[in-house]
Amino acid sequence: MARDLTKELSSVQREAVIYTAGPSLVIAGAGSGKTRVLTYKIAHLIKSGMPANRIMALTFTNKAAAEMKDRIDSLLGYAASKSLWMGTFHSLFGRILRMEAQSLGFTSNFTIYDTTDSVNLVKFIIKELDLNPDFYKPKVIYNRISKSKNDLVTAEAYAQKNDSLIEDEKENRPEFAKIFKIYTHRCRQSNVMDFDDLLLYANILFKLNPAVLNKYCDRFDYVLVDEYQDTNFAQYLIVKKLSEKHRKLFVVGDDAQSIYSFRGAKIQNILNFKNDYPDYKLFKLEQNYRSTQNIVNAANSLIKCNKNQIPKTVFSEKEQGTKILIEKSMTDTLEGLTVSETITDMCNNQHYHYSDFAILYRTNAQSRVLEETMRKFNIPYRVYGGLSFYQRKEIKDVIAYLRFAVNHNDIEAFRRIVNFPARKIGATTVNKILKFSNDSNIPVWDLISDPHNYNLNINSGTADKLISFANLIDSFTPKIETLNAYDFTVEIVNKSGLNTELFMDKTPEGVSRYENIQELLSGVRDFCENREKDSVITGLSILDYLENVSLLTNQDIEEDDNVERVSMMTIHSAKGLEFTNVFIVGVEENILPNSMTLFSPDEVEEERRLFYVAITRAKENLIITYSVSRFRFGDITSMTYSRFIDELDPQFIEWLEKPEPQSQSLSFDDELKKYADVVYQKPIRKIEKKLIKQEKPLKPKNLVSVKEIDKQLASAGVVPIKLDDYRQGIKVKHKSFGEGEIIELLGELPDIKAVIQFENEVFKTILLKYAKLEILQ
DNA sequence: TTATGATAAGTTTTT
DNA sequence: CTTATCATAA
Repeated sequence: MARDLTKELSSVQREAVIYTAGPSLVIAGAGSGKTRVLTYKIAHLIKSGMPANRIMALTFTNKAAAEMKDRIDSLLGYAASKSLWMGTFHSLFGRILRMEAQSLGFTSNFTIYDTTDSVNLVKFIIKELDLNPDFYKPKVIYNRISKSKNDLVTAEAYAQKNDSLIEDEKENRPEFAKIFKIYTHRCRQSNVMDFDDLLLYANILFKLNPAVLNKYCDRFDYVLVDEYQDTNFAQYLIVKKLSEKHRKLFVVGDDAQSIYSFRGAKIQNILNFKNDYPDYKLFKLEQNYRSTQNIVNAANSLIKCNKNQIPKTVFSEKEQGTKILIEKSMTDTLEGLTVSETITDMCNNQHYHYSDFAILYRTNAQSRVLEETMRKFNIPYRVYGGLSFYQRKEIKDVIAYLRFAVNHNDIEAFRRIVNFPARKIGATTVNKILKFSNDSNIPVWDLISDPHNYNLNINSGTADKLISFANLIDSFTPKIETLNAYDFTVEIVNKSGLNTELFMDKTPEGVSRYENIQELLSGVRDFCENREKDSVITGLSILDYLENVSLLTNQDIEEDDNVERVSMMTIHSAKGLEFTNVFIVGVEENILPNSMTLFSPDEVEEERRLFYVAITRAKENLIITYSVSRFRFGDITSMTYSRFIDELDPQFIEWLEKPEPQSQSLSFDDELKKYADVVYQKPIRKIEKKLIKQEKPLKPKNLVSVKEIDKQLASAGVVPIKLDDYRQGIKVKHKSFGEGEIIELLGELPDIKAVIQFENEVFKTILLKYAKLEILQ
């Protein structure tokens, strides 16, 4: 390959690529060729003789890693790209942790909890401790645990931190430290790590085990980090330690695009790079090769309003371009219609294709209205993110079977599948088992595979059901070694009854679930084929697959048809991407900036950066829309356009409809009257629904509840009715069926049924232990 | 034990 | 509007 790679770069880019003497920081403005620099840097290293497998390149998404691999592939060929250690922090250190699991008290087949699993576990612990759900909200508690771990504060360390404990006391959650501790303990018992553990334990490993750290320092000659502004403390420290010895560190980032502080990202990591590496070399990529001057200048005028930033001047040498359009709508639906109309128009009358457009929004919930309007206009679209494929119930169920077969201690997987498909092992039984296991420290697996051996207080029929469930799972386990991931998954889907369960369900949802399973299977097959092609043997096929699938993100699924589509996604998922024409919709106060951030100036700054990221995705045309009313929480809410719009320098923007100054605008009601036909459609439908509801026969509410009767009887000194108080011939009163007479009693205690003749010759057979009857004598 | 329907509660961004 | 939780009937 005689091609001189450095000739394909600008001079600053080239300098950054060829400088390999020590740590370097590249501040890369939006659209300045950041990915290009990274890939050429890696290519340059390999070409100068560094073995590819001694280079570690860390990214934040699998997609970014795959894309870079592709580019290196085309520069240097497949052999080089495939042996690179390139991937997300989570996947690369997950791989290392699997190899070093023993020294941390885990086994190498540990499984990974996703956020749902983690929150469920927290929820369970809160219930167990019987804490007030008003102060202990599972999501909030989980977020706190997660944040803590990202700051490398373990449960033990937390319990020593007085300021945190005092804060918890003030916030009415004094038991937080305890929950944190139990959570950590349970994960350990389950041989499970959550997302944050992958980073936390990597740090613990390096701290406790200098020899291991040394091994990996020697193992990698060069460490590169993409999106450095998004690293959290745990990631920052991993990078620091790993590069301590050789000091060959290359980080790329843009402080103006730091949008993940909610996940623990510390913008300081990039701002303080000069303190950690005083001998560092700084490269500033300031030329934007993506967008027109208008777009770049408007973005600059916005970001100037932030206090915290590294000064830089991003500029564009492309044409001036069209001004940024600001478009107002009366309702969210009209906003969607305008966007659809504009797209159709630009496709018909200009040279654009559907794939030249992206619609960006702040929250996933905004996509629904837009989808509806796209469909009305027959515009093909693709929604990225949202409820990802791998978050769907049926998919999570299959994965849970895989997990439980691989790791018999994975309790959240167990809870998910033990009674799906239904095996008549209900919540009561499961809770008994979990409680017994937690109290006695005997693994759940031991209990379910030999329940007779323990005093579980369950009947023998249930015990047998547990045994057959355990046997089912156990029949899969030996096949981990002999079958590849695809055959293994097929086996599980068939033998577990999942396939039949979903196949029998002919409702539209059922059919789609069945299809999803088939899609998952074909995904597994692809994975196996690629794996064989690469002949990468890192472990057993199914273990590799599980690890891979646990760390997948919603952007990692490729749609393989070649239909040109409009892309729809949140601004967060749009980071790193570019589109010819971009719509940013719902640019309103309380959405962008989001209402959750308004009390913290730092968070508002982050929202501003988010808007900056959105703007800089556009190459040619940028259209910002907002609506003065929006359907939220099932009601119409009045909205005002975002403060950020006023921060854009007016010379780069054009209002499609000049706004009245916000304070003096028409009253909301007046505005609505003009658009009454459109806006009032929904409420009218709502009122109709209510009317229909009321026509339904009302439940006989005047009947006193059974509990109330019991109470009254008890206070009158009457002994509560027992099952054997029922006799043939006595008169009873049923809540819905009215008065009747017991004709016959069937069955044995406690499952006694009574045949009762009600008024109008109606006969019913009723299970007495459930149907609470009033005895009339 | 399980399925169903009614009611209450909650919506930021994601590895 | 959606989703989770609760109560009730079978």
